[in-house]
Amino acid sequence: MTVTHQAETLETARTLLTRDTFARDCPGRAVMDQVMTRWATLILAALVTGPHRFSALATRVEGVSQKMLSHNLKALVRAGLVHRAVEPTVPPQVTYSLTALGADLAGPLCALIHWFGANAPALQEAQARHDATR
Amino acid sequence: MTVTHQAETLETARTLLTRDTFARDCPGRAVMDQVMTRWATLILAALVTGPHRFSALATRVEGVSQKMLSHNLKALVRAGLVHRAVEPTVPPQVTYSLTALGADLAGPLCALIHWFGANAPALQEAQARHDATR
DNA sequence: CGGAATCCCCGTGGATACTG
DNA sequence: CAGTATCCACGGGGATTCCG
Repeated sequence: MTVTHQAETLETARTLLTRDTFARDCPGRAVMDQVMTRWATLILAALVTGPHRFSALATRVEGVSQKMLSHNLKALVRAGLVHRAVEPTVPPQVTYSLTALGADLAGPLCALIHWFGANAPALQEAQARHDATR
Repeated sequence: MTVTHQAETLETARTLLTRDTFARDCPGRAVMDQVMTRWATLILAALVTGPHRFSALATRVEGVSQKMLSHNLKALVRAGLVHRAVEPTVPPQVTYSLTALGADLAGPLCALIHWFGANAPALQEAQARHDATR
């Protein structure tokens, strides 16, 4: 990512931010609260590599309970970010995949997760330093 | 953002994602859970436009309580993303601003918020359509 | 002004067990 | 296999009050 481009993105975001994103009734806020939960982000990220079945997601996203997994998947399907395909066989076989909208969101989202992965050491060190200072 | 570039970002994220971001003990996970709360994201975004005082943030980020504001600010300061400057005057004057690390995070974060702002209509429509179908 | 402290409610989220 | 249902604990989050 070039510096120029990042500046552009930031500028665009800024003009948008100063507009209405902070308003209590901003339409984006409601959707963000539903989709930007800690599990939903990881689930979306997991689906970037391709369609997954329920149990595959359960083992891939470590630490998530079946309840939260199904709950978040329902929310994501409702938001139009994830597609649910049911194969009418026995035993039943359900496959989840990203919709076009979901794939579009995956870009910025993965960039963010990537940032946390890359800067985790710096964050931990800063946190440890702060705790020691206090 | 060019398509090529987005593909690159996605590829980088993918290789990283398949590595360890999904592990339960991934160091990034803990920090993400602290920083990626619904208020912390808005607070960080609000600070992109420059330093803000406590009350300024309280009015800017609509709907946040003083408790959650101070709580999230403490967490952000601890994570090394926000700097807290105290002016020893009466009445006291505290100013919050982004650190270098925080400003770096603001890039991907604003991109994400920007996405939600831009695609809010599509999300709402998809949601309404899904609710009508069921 | 900028919080810290207290009380309290309710939603999130986990563990477990059950169903189609 | 892919969920749903039930119970339960914890912490998020609001309102209020008090402090430096």
